[in-house]
Amino acid sequence: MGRSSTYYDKNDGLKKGAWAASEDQIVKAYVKKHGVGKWGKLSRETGLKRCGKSVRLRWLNYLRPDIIKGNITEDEEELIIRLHKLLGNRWSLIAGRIPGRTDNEIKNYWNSTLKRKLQQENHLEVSKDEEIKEDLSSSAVVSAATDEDEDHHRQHHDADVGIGVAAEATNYKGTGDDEYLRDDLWWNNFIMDFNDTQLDVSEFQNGIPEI
DNA sequence: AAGGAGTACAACCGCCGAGAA
DNA sequence: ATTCTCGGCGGTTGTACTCCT
Repeated sequence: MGRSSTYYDKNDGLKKGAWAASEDQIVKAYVKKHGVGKWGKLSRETGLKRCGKSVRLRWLNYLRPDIIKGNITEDEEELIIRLHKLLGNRWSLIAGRIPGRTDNEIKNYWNSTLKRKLQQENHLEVSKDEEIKEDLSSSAVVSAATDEDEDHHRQHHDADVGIGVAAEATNYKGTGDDEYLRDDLWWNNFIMDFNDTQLDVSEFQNGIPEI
């Protein structure tokens, strides 16, 4: 999968494309000895023809020992959806709350699977609404929409509000988002912001795995 | 069986902020 | 104070694989 052909960049002579098993071994061995970080140094000292950024990405998304390889479970999927509602496209933050999953993996899963899935669900719900409206307008009996319908529409509106609040939250510019997110105060503020939304954030907060 | 369309995912790119020189 | 380097992040691309006709 992914990029398979390996090639060398004309400008900097660095290798690009798919990683070879031997390259993975070099990175693993270096990290084992020196720890993570200093990716540029790793490249220079090992003679690996990869830029530091590329090495870092390879480690974080593939070589890290704590990575869970395999399909996203239903529980994880639900958590991703909820976290995305709260945090928006802050994949690293979302990944930080789903042990063993990487930001890249979650981002890919969202873009390739969940996005479409949610769009289809929304489309189905919109179609349902339209059917109901047509029934009502074509019917001789004048009646108000059911409570369920009202709740349904309200939920859609509240979901939009929720996304807005999340977007505001994502604008936070502090000294290290992760630290701030670990802070109970942050969550308390967040919960207050969310009091008017359909999300039960207190339940959500309890369900957040430890980082 | 063939090939076109859709899907999954590894990897690259550009931008930004922090810290060092 | 300014410039440079590096790490981190989100968006995007490219390609192997799978499904469908």
